[in-house]
Amino acid sequence: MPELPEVEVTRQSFAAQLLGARVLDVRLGKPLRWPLGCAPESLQGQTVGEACRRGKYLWLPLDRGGLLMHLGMSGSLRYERMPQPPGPHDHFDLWTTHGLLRLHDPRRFGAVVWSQSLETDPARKLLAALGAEPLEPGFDGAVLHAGLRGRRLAIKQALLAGDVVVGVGNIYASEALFTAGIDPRTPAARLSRPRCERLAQAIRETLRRALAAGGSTLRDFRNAQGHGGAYQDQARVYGRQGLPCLNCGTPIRRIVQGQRSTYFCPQCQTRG
DNA sequence: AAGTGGACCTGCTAGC
DNA sequence: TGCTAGCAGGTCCACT
Repeated sequence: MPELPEVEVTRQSFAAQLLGARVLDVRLGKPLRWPLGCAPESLQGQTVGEACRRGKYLWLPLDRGGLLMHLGMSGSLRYERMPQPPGPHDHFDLWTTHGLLRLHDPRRFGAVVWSQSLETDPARKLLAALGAEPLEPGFDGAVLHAGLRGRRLAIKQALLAGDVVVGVGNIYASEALFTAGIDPRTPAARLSRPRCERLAQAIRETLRRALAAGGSTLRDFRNAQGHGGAYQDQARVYGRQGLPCLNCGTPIRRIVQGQRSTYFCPQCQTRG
């Protein structure tokens, strides 16, 4: 579910409220992707710092270490001052003096992992291979071009791999490639420098727009305040198989790459 | 070393 | 109505 815009929207919707709160208790539900890695009681009494984001990960600093969180495919975080009892898919509760932060994650591909710091394992290892932050100033066509050098896999899959640029998931990869006019099957290293410029620009624009729309709510995404996003209504190719391209009217195609759906316009998107 | 397929898990929908 | 197959926003790991 959550790509960079959804994770960032989530962060923004609870970070300020939780800042300075003291941890009262932790409740664990069913196992997530990885074990918490510390005794839940050891978090009691610690003060919560300001949540930050790296790729699709959130980092919640505490006095001693912090919590690295990932929403997986179906996860969402909720911040509640007057909490409901946990449901069957609520697998992590952080009770604090400012309210409850709760991870709801039916498929349990998400994770909450304690780490001493971002520079020590397990956080260090999980973040080690991550690529550039697309909304930071350092990201441009040159970075993309250099990162794609020697990569023979399709550009769509290279974007999803996350080691060149982070935060672009299955929805926004298709959307950005459409905006840039690039065929998703193009071998990554074959993208010219100018096309990399266009793609970098398209990625930034797509993510910024999605962020401004509050993310995409396909099934069940909610931010920490319980509000859904609206970007799904602005999608130009994702999920539009068989419908006319909004540019040229050609039916949008759906193909499978690396066991994931890709949507594109066979007319507007070319291999260069 | 880059690329591939399988694994993790649950819920929903379309089609018979 | 009920079953089944297929699909879903991610990414790690073992293997070639």
